[in-house]
Amino acid sequence: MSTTKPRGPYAKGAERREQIVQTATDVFATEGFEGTALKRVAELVGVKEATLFHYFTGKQELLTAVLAERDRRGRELGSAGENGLAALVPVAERNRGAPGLTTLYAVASATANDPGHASHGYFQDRYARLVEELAADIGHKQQSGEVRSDVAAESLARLVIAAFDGLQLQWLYDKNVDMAQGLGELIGVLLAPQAS
Amino acid sequence: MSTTKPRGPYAKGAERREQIVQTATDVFATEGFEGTALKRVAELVGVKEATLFHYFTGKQELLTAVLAERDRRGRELGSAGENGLAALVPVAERNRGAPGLTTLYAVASATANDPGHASHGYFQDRYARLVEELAADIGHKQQSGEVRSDVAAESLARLVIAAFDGLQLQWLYDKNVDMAQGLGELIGVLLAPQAS
DNA sequence: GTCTATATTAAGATAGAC
DNA sequence: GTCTATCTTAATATAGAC
Repeated sequence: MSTTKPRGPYAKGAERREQIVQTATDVFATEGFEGTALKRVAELVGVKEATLFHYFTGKQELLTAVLAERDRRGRELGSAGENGLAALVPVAERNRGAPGLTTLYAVASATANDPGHASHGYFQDRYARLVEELAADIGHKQQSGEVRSDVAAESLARLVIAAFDGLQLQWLYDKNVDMAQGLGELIGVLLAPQAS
Repeated sequence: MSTTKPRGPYAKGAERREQIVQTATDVFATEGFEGTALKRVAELVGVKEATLFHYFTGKQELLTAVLAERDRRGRELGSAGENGLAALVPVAERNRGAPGLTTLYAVASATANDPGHASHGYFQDRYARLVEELAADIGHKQQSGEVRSDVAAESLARLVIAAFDGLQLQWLYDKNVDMAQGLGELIGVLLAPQAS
């Protein structure tokens, strides 16, 4: 039997993959996900449709890659290893500048509830990880007395993440809603040192 | 020119309309909205498909009617004219018992963001009304000293509604999440009398 | 009881998924 | 290209106002 040596993606392939994700991000954000045919993405990249299927099993998986990439960039906004609270407001501000992508995320996070949806696992993991990370950050601040400790860190984390998603939804319906300010107010009140 | 005298719906028609909404609610909740053909709803009601189109312009409008009816019932849970805070936790508890309907709502609230979606106006009005009502309730409690007044009533209202929607989404991905408890904690902290 | 708006359906056009 | 779901049109039956 012949031994197969997996070499991983060539540099060119990795680049092409990124290019596809970037193009798909733009076109999904401007023309919608359902409304966009993969053929359109392929044209803009300058490859045949079949090439897309080489990198992604299907349209849904490409969507997952687009969402994951957006997520990854969001993490970079939390400057220097800040995985917790400090990253939230910058991400909200970025999202304000990208309503199309934000809609894409909001729709996907709701529809991927169906266990049969290709992004179901992605969102399940994402929320679990977000809660875990934020709860850890909050837990440290509770021990140092920066944050009230009469409510469990995980509960506080879930509430902050929930408010983030919910404010985003309200903003999508009314662009006068100030997500960053709302989050700031929540953090100021909810995560203040204990009162009594 | 002949004057037409509209009589409004007959008793039979009003009843049938309700029956259709109720049946659609059940089948959309169990089999999904996209996954359900109107023919299926018609069969369960015991009428022909064309009858549904007599009452609703299209499938999307039927969905809007389903969502509005769910909303109307939610208001009844706020016992005796309570339009504000007191209704939130009971509604969360009701939703826990109806994951299908809750998914339907979550998906619709995100997808109806598109101004071309039939339910767009419905959700836009709904959020505006919810914020207004809750802010009024909170405003009264601020004046009586029951609630901190260093944050605007409308901001607090938006945050509570946002947390409601966001916790619901997290619960859809992880049924261990306790929406009612989370909301209770939020209300306890966010809407406590002012500290200093 | 008559009359007309409302309720219902039959038959088919159109559009989108596979 | 076939099939299925959405929606139209047009025609009939019924409810209820007068």
